[in-house]
Amino acid sequence: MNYLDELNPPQREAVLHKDGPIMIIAGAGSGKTKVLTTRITHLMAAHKVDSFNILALTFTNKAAAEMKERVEKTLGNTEARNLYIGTFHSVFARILRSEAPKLGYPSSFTIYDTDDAKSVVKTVIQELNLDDKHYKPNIVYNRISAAKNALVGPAEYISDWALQQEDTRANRPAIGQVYDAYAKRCFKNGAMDFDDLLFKMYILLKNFPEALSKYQRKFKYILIDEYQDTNPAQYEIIKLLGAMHENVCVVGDDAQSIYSFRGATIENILQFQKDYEEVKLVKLEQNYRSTKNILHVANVVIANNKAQIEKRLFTSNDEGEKINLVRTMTDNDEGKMVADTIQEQKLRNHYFNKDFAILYRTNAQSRSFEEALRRMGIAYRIYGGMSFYQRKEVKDFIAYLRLVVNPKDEEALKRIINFPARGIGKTTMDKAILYSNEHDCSVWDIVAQAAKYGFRSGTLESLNGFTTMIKMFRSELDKKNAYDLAVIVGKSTGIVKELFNDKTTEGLARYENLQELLNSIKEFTETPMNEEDGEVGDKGLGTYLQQITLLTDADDDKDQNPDVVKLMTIHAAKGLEFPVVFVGGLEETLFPNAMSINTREELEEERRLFYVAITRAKQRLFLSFSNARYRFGQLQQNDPSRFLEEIPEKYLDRSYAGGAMKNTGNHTPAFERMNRGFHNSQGRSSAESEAEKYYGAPPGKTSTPSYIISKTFNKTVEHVPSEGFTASDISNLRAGQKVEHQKFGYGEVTKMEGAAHNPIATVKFDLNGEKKIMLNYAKLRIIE
DNA sequence: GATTATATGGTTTTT
DNA sequence: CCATATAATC
Repeated sequence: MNYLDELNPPQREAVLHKDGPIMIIAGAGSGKTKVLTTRITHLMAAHKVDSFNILALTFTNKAAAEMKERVEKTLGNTEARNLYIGTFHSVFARILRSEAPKLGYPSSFTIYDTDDAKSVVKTVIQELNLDDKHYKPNIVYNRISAAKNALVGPAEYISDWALQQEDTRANRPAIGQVYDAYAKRCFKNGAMDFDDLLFKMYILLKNFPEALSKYQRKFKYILIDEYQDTNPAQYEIIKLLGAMHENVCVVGDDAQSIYSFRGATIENILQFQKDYEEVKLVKLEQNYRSTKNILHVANVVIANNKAQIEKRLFTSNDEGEKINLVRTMTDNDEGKMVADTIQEQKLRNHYFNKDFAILYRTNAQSRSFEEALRRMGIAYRIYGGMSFYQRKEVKDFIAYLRLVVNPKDEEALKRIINFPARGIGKTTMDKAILYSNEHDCSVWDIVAQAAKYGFRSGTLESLNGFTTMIKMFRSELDKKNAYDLAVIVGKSTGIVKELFNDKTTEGLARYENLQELLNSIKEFTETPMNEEDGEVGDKGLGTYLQQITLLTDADDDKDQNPDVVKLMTIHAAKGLEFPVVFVGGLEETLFPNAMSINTREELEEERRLFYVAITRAKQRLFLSFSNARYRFGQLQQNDPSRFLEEIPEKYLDRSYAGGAMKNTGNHTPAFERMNRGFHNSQGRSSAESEAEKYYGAPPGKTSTPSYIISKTFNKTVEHVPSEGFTASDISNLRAGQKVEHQKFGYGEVTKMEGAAHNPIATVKFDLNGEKKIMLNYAKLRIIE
C-alpha cells in the first residue's frame, strides 16, 4: 500500500475515512484529484469494495478517463474499467437510456444540445402566437433551464405565484405556458435537453421506488468532484442515491465556484453538513502547484470576497517571479504581446508550446490571440467557442443519423428534409407540422404517410422519396455498426458528394470536416468499451450520438499535435494547470463583465473566476489589459479591471515590455512607455479616459494612435511595408517630408503639432487620406 | 420554391 | 464584426 506514502496527513485522512459522509474542502492545487483517485484505489485494494459499486462524478469526461487510468495503473489490473465514472450528464444519460420506457421515452431518445433546445423554444413561442420581441428564445430558454435545475416542473412553475409575478413584471407572463408546451414538445420528439438529464433522473428516482433501490444498492460508494459547482437538482439526486449507505464523499472549493449561471450554488456545501448526521470534514490547504508569489496574489485577491469558508493556502514552493502586468493599446497589440512573449520565453527559459495557456473571460477574445500566434507560426489550439460538432455541415450530417435512430426527432427532420435540396419547402413543412399538432403525432408520421394527409404530385413524390430513403437506413440500424451505417447515409443522401464537388476553400474545409466526422465514428466503432455497455446498444449509432452530444471542450483533443499553446476561457480551464499562464482582457466591462457587476454576489463570482485564472499558473503569470478593443465591430475604450488594483504593488512587475517588441525601432519602445503604470505617465490615465467617455476626445487631441481611429471610420487600404522597413528617428520630423508608414503606405507630412513629449504629425497618405499620427506610437520611415 | 440582397441584433461563462 | 432573419427577385 505504498500509494499512501505519497500523501500528506490531511490527504491521508481523507483517503482512510471509509464509511459515512465526508466533505473535503480542497484549495487550488492541493491535490484533490490525487485524493479522489487514491480513495477509489484504497476502497478497492484495502476494503475489497467491488468496482461495480463505486460511482464517481467528475466535471469533464476527460477527468473521468484520467482518474480511471490512474486507478488502473496503481492497482495494476483492469478492474477500474467497471467503475461508474463520468460527468453527471453522461452517467445519468446512460442510466436514463436503460430506464427510459419507465418515463415514457424511447430508449433511443435524442439529447438536444442548447441550439436544438432554443430552436424548439422558438417554434413553441411562435405557435403560441406570442410576441417574440418580448419572448426572446434565449431568455425564455434560460428561464426554463433555471426552473429545471431547481427541480421546478411546468405545472409547479405555472402555479407559483412568485414566479408569475416575476415574469409578469418582465412583460413575459406566459413563460410558464411556453415551458409547458416546450416540455410536451420535447417529449413528443422523444428528446431530452441537458437539464432533462438531471431533471428526469430525479423524477425516475423519486417516482419509481424499485429504480431508486436498484441504484442505491448498486452505488455503495459515491464520490463527487467539483462539488461547489453542483446545482439543486444534482444535490437532490445524490441525496437520494446516497440515502441507503450514506457513503458520499464530496470534494470542492468554495473559492472556485464559478457556475452559478448554471444553477450551481455554494449552498450545497453548507446543506451537505446539515443533511447528514455526522460529516467528516477535511481541509487540504497545502498547494503543490504554484510559486509563492502566485499563491500570495491569489490569496490577497480572494480575500476581498465576503462570503467564504475559512482556510489558508500555503506552499513550500519557490518564491518565483513577480507577476507581470502588461498594458497594451489595442486587443491586437495584446495578442501580439502575448505571442512575442511566448516566443521569448521559449528561448529564454526553454519552454515548449504546451507549457503555455492563454485564458480569457469571453470566447470572442480568442481572435486577436489566434491571429498573432498564427502570424508568428506558433502552434495553438482553441478550446470551446464554435466547436466541431456545431458546424453546419457536421450538424446536418448528424441530423440524418439522429433521424435514423429516432424518427420522432422533429428538429433533426426539419434540418435535413430539404438538405440537399429536394423540393420540400417551408409551405410543405408548415403544413406537416400543423397536421402533426392536430393529430397529436410526430411530424415524421405525417410525412411518412404523405398521401393520406393530402400531399399531391411533386411534393408527394419528394416526400415519399425522402421517407423511403430514411426507412432504408432504419432497416440497417440493427444490422450495421455506426460507421458502416454512416457511410451508407453519406453516400445515399449525396451530402458527401455535394461537398466534394464544391471546390471553394470553404467547401474543401467542409468536406474535410465531414471526413473527420466519419473518422471519429470509425474510431468509436473500433474502440472497445466498458463491459457493462453491452446492455445499451453497444456500437450502434444511438450510443455514438449520445456520446458526442455530451462531449466537453476538454474532451476531444484526440490525435492532435500535443505541443500546442492552449487557448480557452477561464471556465474551461477549471481543474487544469500550466507552467506559464496569460490572462488577457483585464478590463472593466469585460472582466469583471458588465453583466455581472450589479450585485455583490455576481461581483464575487467574477472575483472567484479571477482567482481560478491566477491559480492555474505554476511558474509564471502574465496579466494584461488593453486601452481599447473591438467589440461589436466597434472600438471601445475600457479602464483597467478593478481586480488589478487589489494586487499589492510588491508582487507586480510592470516593466515587462512584451518580448521581441522591445527591439523594434530606435526610439523608446511603445510598450515600455505604456507599461509604466496606469495611474499616471504617458499612458492613458483612468481619469482621462473617464472624462472622454462623457465628453468625447477633445478636438486635435488624439490620445490613441491614429491608426485605431482610422479603422473605426474608414477601411484602410492595406500596405505591405517595403523591404527592410525600419522606423527612422522622427525627433526632427518636419512638414514637407515624405514618409512611409507601416500600415498606411507612402505620404507627405503636412503639419506638425503637439507637445514636445507627445508630437503629432498630420500626414497626407497617397492611398489612405489625411491622418494624424502620434509619433510616440507609430513607426515611420523617412524617405526624404 | 430557391437564390440573393439587405436588415438586424447580439457577447458572459457551459453540460 | 459576424451570423442569422427577413425581404426581394427570379
